[in-house]
Amino acid sequence: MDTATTIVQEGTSLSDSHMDVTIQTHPARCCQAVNQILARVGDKWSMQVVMSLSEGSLRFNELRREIDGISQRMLTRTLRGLERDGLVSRAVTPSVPPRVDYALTELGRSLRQPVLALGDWAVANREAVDAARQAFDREAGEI
Amino acid sequence: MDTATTIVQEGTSLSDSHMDVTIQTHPARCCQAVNQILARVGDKWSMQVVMSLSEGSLRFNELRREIDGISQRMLTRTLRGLERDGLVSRAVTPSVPPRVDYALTELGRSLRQPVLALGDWAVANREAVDAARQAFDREAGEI
DNA sequence: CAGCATCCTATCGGATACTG
DNA sequence: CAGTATCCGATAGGATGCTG
Repeated sequence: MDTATTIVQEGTSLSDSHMDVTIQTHPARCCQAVNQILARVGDKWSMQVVMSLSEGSLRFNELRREIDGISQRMLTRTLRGLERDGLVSRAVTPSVPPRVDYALTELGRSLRQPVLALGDWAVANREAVDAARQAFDREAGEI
Repeated sequence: MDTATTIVQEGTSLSDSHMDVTIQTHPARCCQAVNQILARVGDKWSMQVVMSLSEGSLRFNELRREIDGISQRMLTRTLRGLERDGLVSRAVTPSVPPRVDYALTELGRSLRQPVLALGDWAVANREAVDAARQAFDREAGEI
């Protein structure tokens, strides 16, 4: 996910120009599209940025303050990644000092629903997961 | 996510003993529970394992063949992680050669729905994302 | 204010070799 | 068969310093 990753090409194959079939209906044969999105969703800051932008656009340092713990470097990189994927828009107002507003695109807004569903699952099952972890670690420690 | 990560404590703050409020209803103030699950979902192999186990239990090498591209090391580590989180169960049959069956737990099965929702989003919007990436890279290249 | 650039560490993940 | 152990390159991500 670093410098634009540019995997781009790889599984060239099946690009015989008229591929409207979209085989990927079934998630097995995991089209790397799914993995890419899962990777973006799973990275440490992206979804926190998306959720922070839920209620409106924010400037760079507003986001920085909102997100707590994020370094300026990672905020920049995360925003670039989200912008590259078309999830976030970046509006520069050339003034002194400069003003840059970040906002969700329509695509970015549409991503919130499934991510929130996952968040709800996490909240609903956090205790079960914690309990499982403690049990696992306890057994591993005893044996 | 390596050796049991044990972040456990960290954002102690706001633990004023009588916190039955579960502020976490709202995903902002992202309880690290959500981040942990997002991290697990976002790692390279976990969800592929979960989806492979959707239709029934599988043995170690069956999973290995099913998943294509996963190294034996990463399959082991991924399975341990999933087992630790209570998403996958591990049943050893002490025979020669040994037989180990992996299956989803109820918790693991319940995770599939939100993950599939995300997968559907990825499939539905893959072209929009790809287009955004190409546009972004093109502009970056020109300037 | 909104960033690049640089350095540095920890972790991720692949390849390979060995074992009960 | 189902691992464990080791080595290694590639990223992720934090800290710090500089700039228009």
